[in-house]
Amino acid sequence: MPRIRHTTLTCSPGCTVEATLELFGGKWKALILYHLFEDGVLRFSEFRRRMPNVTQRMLTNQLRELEADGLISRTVFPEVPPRVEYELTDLGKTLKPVIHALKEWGDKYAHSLKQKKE
Amino acid sequence: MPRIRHTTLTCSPGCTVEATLELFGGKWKALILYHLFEDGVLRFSEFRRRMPNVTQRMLTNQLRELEADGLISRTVFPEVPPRVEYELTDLGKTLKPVIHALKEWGDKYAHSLKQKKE
DNA sequence: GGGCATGGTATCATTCCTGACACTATAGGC
DNA sequence: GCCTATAGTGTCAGGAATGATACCATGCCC
Repeated sequence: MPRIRHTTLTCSPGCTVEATLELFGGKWKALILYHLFEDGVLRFSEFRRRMPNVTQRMLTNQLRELEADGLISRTVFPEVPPRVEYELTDLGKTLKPVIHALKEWGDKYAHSLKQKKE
Repeated sequence: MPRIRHTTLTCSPGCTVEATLELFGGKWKALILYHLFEDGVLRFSEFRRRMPNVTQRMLTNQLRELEADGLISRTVFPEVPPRVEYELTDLGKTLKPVIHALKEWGDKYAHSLKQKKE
């Protein structure tokens, strides 16, 4: 995934494609967004249950980056044990058609992909 | 981008999202596809003109991977100087709504993204 | 016979991403 | 006093992704 920050959008006429992709090019970001679209609000531990293969550190990282990009909000409740809720911002919600398109395609065509070599 | 091959699709219920993303998670793949949707058929040198920031090696790599995934076709004409044409396969063409969604979103919202720190 | 154009390869270095693992604070319950 | 749960953080290391640079073959044109 694209882990590069295009600071200018002049690289190419279609560059906004890349700009968009950078937002959730992180390894698990699209999945995080997808689950938020499904469930609305999720706690850290709920993400962990839904994505058992992601390490705690990665999950934190990806959530923080999404938050920094203004796509999700993070609300800490001053309780013990701590509770933190994540939810889409208004900007984040606008990504719905994009994530939806990704999932639609995957559901339809993922099986028809050529087998990758191990 | 996600540069990881999920070989199984069991990582999560929404995993096809990630599976789709892996196809064009490469740094320039979405841009390549975008240009192919715009122009239909493109030669290697035409890609280079449209994406001047991409090194020759990267461009070759990304094209080869898209080809290996069955999304684009590569036709070599036995001429001198050589001519090679790239074009979307039928499978590649099904990605149109996805790329389109990415570009739509980018055009609308890229400007509203928080400024990245350098 | 030198230079040009095309579509690449090969090699090397570096940077970045990701994972593994250990560790933390707090309050409640036993 | 010890254990539990939650939501993390810190450090380290390995590997993958990317970039820079140089190089190649062929036929045409001058």
